[in-house]
Amino acid sequence: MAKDVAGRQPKYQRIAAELKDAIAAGEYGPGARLPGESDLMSRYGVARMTARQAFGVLQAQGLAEARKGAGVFVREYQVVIRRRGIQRLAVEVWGAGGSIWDVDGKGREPVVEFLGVTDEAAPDAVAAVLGLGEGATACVRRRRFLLDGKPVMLATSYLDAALVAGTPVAEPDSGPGGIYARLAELGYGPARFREEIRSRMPGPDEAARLGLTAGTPVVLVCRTAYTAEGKAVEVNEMVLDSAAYVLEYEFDAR
Amino acid sequence: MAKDVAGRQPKYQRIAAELKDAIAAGEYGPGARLPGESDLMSRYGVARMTARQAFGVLQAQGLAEARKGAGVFVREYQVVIRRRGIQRLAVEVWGAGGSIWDVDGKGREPVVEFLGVTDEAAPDAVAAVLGLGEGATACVRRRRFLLDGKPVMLATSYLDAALVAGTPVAEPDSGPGGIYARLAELGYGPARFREEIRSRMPGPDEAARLGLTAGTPVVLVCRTAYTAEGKAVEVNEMVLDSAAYVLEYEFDAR
DNA sequence: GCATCGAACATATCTAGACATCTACTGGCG
DNA sequence: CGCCAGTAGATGTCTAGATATGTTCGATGC
Repeated sequence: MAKDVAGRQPKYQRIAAELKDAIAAGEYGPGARLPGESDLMSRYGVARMTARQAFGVLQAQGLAEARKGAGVFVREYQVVIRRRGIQRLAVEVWGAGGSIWDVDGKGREPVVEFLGVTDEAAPDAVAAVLGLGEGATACVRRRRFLLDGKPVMLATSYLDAALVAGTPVAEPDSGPGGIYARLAELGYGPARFREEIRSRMPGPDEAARLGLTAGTPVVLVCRTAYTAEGKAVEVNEMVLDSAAYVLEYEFDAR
Repeated sequence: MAKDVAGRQPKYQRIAAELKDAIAAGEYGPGARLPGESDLMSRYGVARMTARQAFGVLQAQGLAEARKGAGVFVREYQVVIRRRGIQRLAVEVWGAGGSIWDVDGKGREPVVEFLGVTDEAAPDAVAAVLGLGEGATACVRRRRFLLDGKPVMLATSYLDAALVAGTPVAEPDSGPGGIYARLAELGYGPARFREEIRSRMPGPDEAARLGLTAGTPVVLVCRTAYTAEGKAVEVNEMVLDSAAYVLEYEFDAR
C-alpha cells in the first residue's frame, strides 16, 4: 500500500478530502451528481469498498446524499425557517388570536399535521415539572409540522389532564389563539417561558419521521410555560430538523 | 442470506438494534465495553465487515465510541454546561465587572484559552452587519473554552478595528467585565443582543479542535450585540460541542 | 519493586468479488 | 403521441480473507 506518500492518511480520507475540496471549489454545485463508485475505483485505483468509505465520510458530514440506483449527489441547501423564540410567544400575538407561526417569516409557514390528543402518563421529568401526582395523567398533544410537504418538526405538548379536561385543549382543534389562549381563559395564562436547547443525532425512528438523510442532526427544544404565579402549565418537547431551522432569540441587555 | 426472517432489515441494522436495546436495558452501562468484532462474527455468523457496519451505526448515532486496539465502548454521558443566554448578558453582570460565565451554574466554569487577537478582513456577512467599508479590517478575538481540560467551545469575536484600536479590546486581556465593559466606556455599550442558533455536523478541523468523536454534532451560536442606537458593535461566532451544552433562554410573555 | 519488552488481542484499513435492489433511460407497442 | 416493459447502470448488502497499527497485560530483567 502506498500510504507513506499520502502522509499517513488513509486512502478513503484522502479521497473524501479531495471530493470535499472539489465541492467547495464549485466543481460540483448543489444537487450535482458526484463521480460514481466505479469512477473513483479507476481514478484512484482502489477497491469499491474503499470508494464507498470515502462517500461515507461525506454523507456523515451531511455534505452528500446517496440515492440508491442513481448516484451520490451534493446535498442541496435546505429551506431555512427562522423561528423567533421570543416575539413568537408575546401576548400580543397569541392574545389576539393570531397563530404564533405568523411571525415565522417570508411566507414559508409550516403546515401543522395533527397526530392526536391522548391522556397518558407523562415521562417522570415532565410530570415533576408539571407537578403531577402519582398516577395522574397528562393531556398529550402530538403534532408534526410540514414545509412543502416535507416534515421539519415533531412537537409533543404535555398539560395537566385534570386542568384541561373538557376544554378545547383536549380537542384536535384548540380554537383561535391556540392552547395558550384557552389556558388564559381558564385563569392559567402563560406569563413566562423557558426554552432549553440541545442537539444530537437522531434515532432511527426520528430520522424516519422527519425524513432525515444521514449526517443531519436534530435540535431539541423543550419549552416550559409558567403562569404569573410560577406554576408550570405546559411542557412542549420539539424535535427539529437542524437543516431546516435557525432559532433566533433577541433580548435587551437589562 | 436469511433476510426474509429478519423482515427485510439488513443484518447490520438488526445487530445494531439489538446492541442498542441491550444498552438501553442497562446490560452495558456508560463506559462499558461492548462485544468485540469477532464476538459478533461468531454470535451472528457474519463477516467482519458486517459486524463493523453494525458498530458504525451506533457510532454515527453517538451511542458508542471505538478505541483502536482496545474495543468499542458505550459512550459516557458528558458533563452538561447550562448556558443561559439572557441573564448571562444582563448589564448587572458585565456592568459590575463580573465574568459573564459566573452564572453558568454548578461551579463548572469553562476555562478560557486565549488563541490570539488579530486585525484581518472579516467574512462578508460579518462585515455587512458591522457596517465595515471596503478594505476595512475587523479586530478578531479567538478563544477556546475548556472544561476539565477538554475543549467544549470555540469562539470568534469580530469588532470594528477602527473603533477598538489602542484599547484593551485589542489586547489579550480585555480587563474586568470583558469587552462589553470596554465598549461601554467607549460609548458603545451593548443594549440589545440577538442570538441565532443552528446545528450541523462538524468538519474535520472542528472535530479535531473540539476533540469530538464521530456522531457528535456542533451547535453554532452567532451573537450580535447592538447599541441603544441600533448599531451592531460585535459579532461573536461560537461553535459548541453539542454533548457538553444545554442552551437556556427565559423570557416573559410580554 | 519497578521499568521495559514482547506477545496476544483488538480495531483500522484495504482488496476482490458476489448478489440484491432501485433508478433512469431507451425502445417498442398500442 | 403516450404508455409500458426491458435493460443498463448505479448504489446497497455481504463474504472471506490480508495487512497495518494501536492497546493491554503479563513475563522478564535490573
